[in-house]
Amino acid sequence: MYTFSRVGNTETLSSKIQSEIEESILQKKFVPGDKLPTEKEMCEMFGVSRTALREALQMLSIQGLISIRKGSGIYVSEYNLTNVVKPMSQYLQMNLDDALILKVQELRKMFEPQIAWLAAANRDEIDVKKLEDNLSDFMKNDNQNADQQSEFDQNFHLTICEAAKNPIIVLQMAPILRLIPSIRTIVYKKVDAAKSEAIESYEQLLKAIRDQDGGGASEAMIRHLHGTEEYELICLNKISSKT
Amino acid sequence: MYTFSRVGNTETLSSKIQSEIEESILQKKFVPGDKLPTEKEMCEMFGVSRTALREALQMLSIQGLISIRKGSGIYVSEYNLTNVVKPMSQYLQMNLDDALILKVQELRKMFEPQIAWLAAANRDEIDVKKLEDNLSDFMKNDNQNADQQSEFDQNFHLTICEAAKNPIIVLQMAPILRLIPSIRTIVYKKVDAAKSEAIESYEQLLKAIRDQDGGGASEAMIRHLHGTEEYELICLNKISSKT
DNA sequence: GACAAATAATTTGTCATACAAATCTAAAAT
DNA sequence: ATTTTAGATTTGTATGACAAATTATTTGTC
Repeated sequence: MYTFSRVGNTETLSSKIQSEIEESILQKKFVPGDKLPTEKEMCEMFGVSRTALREALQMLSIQGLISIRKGSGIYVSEYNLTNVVKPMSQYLQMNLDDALILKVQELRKMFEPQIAWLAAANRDEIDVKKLEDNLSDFMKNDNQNADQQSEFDQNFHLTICEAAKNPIIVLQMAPILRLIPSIRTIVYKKVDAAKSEAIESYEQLLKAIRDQDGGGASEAMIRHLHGTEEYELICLNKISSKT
Repeated sequence: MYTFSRVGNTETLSSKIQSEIEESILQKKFVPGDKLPTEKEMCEMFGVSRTALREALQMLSIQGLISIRKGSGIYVSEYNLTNVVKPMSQYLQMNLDDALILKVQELRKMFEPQIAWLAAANRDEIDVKKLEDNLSDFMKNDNQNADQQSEFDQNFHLTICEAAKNPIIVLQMAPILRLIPSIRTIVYKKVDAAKSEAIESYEQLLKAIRDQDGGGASEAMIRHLHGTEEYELICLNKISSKT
């Protein structure tokens, strides 16, 4: 027997309001900086109570589409990149296990050499300066402090992404690179880090990017990532059959 | 003169509650499927009104962390991948202009050949079947219908990403590939699509993936992306000086 | 005792009202 | 013209009420 599908009544009022305002913003009926009508006005427009409207507004606010200023009003936000990166970042962090670590490594081996190449081509003086500073900080740093090491690691790679001058690459790689501290905690916990080797490959990488030597940068990145991978494999006991 | 920085009072009650619950979920104090305490209980626990609490809950709900069922209760959600992809997708869509289109193309040229390679190595029978179906649908299809063409385009590339068997790649590329229809609308509006050429390179790509020929797949992808790029460049008038 | 139906209790969704706190506006004072 | 001050506006939170959906309990029947 044919049954009619239920008419959308599970959707709450507030979520309907949320969708409507979201669409208005996406269709650029309001642009960043614009002030939306006051809560009272919008309540009248939508014909709902303040409760329902406010719940919708809070949703939009955590989405990063609007910012609500007490006593002032409701404004369309400049879309903050945090809101783009955070959900992906959160997802990866929540699902991080041995299998995902290997997938991260696979992805980095595929993409980062190309990114390094592009960085070598497009880097400006500021990028080079940042990389140099990062590296010298790292070398001065105490060997023992694993947290600082992985933070440096993360920053160095992120700076290379920025140097490539393709904003999408930064957005894509930021959530991946943010995993580095967690991965190191899981992986290198017992191994006392191959810092000297790391420094060597970082120096080669920096040199190639400074010299705008794309091939060199790519190769240095490949070497570096292969170096770190060895440790990961050992620690994750994935080559037990191979030794 | 030294001034003290303002103590965090701009943060609203509801957003503080949101953070706290979010953290609980991220730290796996509650796992997907778990039922949270009722609103009334949580109000007492946090010592706040239902108003404030509900606003926090709505935020968590649009984040995809919880789902609220009327009459039943509040449950921790299985983290839906839509919530990961959507913000990035939205961001790119909102900021899509000529410059970003070129960045998208740059990124695809860098990454997709490698993805195709990996797909050739890891594809299973289902992937091959999907690609074949996609392609045959495309060939049967009416030349005029640009929307269907770009939808096919998007699906074909997404299926290749899936065939690579690295879930992060899908998450990264989905927002990019979703732009294809918009890009085509902008770019190919007047050009009546190089469908025959496209079909040719798609067939090569499919063959290489079917044969698990990584190098072939990579090369076919490079040819394909270079093919489409020519049109883009012409349409975006970026090679005026070069001709 | 087992099962079905009816009833009651619980829980979320929405509304209305009230007041506090921050901000903005405009009048008043200098 | 500038600053100060007082008032109006706007968002933040609390409370109480009732509707609507679900769940739990009781009741009735066999």
